[in-house]
Amino acid sequence: MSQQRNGQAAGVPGGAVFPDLPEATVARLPEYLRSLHHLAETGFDTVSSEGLAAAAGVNSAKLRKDLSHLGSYGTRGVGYDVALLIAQIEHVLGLTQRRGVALVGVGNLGHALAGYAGFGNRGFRIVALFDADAHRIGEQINGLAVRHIDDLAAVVTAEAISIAVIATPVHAAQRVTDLLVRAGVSSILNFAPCVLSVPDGVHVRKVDLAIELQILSFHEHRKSALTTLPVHVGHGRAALATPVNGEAVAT
Amino acid sequence: MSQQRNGQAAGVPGGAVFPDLPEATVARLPEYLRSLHHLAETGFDTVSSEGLAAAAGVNSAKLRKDLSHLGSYGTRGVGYDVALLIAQIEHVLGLTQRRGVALVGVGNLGHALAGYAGFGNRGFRIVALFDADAHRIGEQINGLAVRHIDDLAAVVTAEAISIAVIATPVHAAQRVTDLLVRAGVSSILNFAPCVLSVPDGVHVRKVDLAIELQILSFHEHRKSALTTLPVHVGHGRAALATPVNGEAVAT
DNA sequence: GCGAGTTTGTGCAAGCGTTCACAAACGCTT
DNA sequence: AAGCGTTTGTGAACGCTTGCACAAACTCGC
Repeated sequence: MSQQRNGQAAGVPGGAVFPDLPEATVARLPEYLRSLHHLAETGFDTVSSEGLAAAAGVNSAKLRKDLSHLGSYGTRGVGYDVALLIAQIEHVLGLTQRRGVALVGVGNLGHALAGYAGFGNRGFRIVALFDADAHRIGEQINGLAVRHIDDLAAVVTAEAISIAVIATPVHAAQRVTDLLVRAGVSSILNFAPCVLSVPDGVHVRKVDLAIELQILSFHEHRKSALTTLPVHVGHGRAALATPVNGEAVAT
Repeated sequence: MSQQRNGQAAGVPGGAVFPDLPEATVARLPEYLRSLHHLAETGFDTVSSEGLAAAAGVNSAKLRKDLSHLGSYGTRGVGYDVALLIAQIEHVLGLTQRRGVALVGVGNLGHALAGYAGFGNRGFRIVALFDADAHRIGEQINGLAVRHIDDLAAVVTAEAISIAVIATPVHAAQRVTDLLVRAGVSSILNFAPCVLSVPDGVHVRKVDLAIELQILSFHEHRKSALTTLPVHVGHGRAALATPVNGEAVAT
């Protein structure tokens, strides 16, 4: 993984630059942001760490520690100002400018992603669609024309695109990645079920439906194996461990 | 998160039951499995930890530790038997039986997921599609008819479905979740951008495209901030006044 | 202005996860 | 059978993450 340690940028002036957030925190901020937007729409002006944590599905101590990394934007005895916190998180995540995203591969999945309207509200705008299939070139999706992948470099440079989504078949993914990287893209979201190799400094995140299902499958398998085998306790102290959950109303 | 500690099942007999794998390991096994399948197709009979680790994009020590949790299935001086390891991982993940999965919400994204053919090879089979929109009922996707969500409970019970995918709009997701849980589903993959509340014992995994992009955005933002501000030396003058150089990224 | 009640921010300890480094185990060659 | 090069499995150290628990800081009511 491209795990670059960045030692400096610690004692930045009063400005609003980067406290070098822990990766785990970064991964949760978007969830907080979504919950905050929801709270704002529901009419909340302030929210306590407890409330926001519940909305985001995390522990409140964890939430407070996460937010404390951004600086002190809460008021003791009151909570957090929703609008202020939204602005702060959006700033840290770099969402103040609506970033342009390129999407490569307008097949089954790519088509759905391109048509997904929910981006606008979340800080992104798909500004270019690419495909290799000549039959698809020119097709309009959501008011955007599909372009041939040969135009990728030119368009990416012209539009200063730094983030791309790969929704191609596996066999094309690495080639497309190389194209993107050479064109200056430095963050990639990969939906193709394969490992992409990229130079240092390029971030890749991966989404693989089958992997998610397999992880769930493990837990299912484990559950059923545990209920099949009885409890297998050597000594009597079964009391502490709450039995497998009485709820199982299932038939 | 449903973080249930399960203390027992530690000292299982020599059989082939559950060594209580670390969650991080479980999350990586599917990636190993995919890489192994690829190696098998490419003609490899055995593979070293170094080789498999490279294919899966992880550290080789981590890979060995992960695999060691499954038991000793490698041969020192040689490596791992590819076919044996595939069988072993599939067994641990519970993929030996092709699990049936229900998909709820056949909109833009759901349609794409339903049409995705790559499941068969990865241990799953979509066996039921549901939607609330009357116009969609009866539509055939990949030889499977869309059914009304009112039939959900009956079908899930009849087909003994334990895993479901939610691809509905946000406003329907929690309601669908409650239906699924009541029908006996205990693992859910959620594509709706919201937090689902479920009883203990039900596993939820979430995929949110916008969140992934926002995490990438953070890194982009951070990179550009770091290259814009040089090194923040004691002498302030040059530091803040950097020319607005569009993109100084090397190619 | 003061006390009571809340809620944040954080020091600290425990738990996980990762990585290094190396002994034990294996195949192959002689 | 013995030595050599290779590779696994794992003990141990380190760093990251989580969660508790509490002092500091705030509001509100009087």
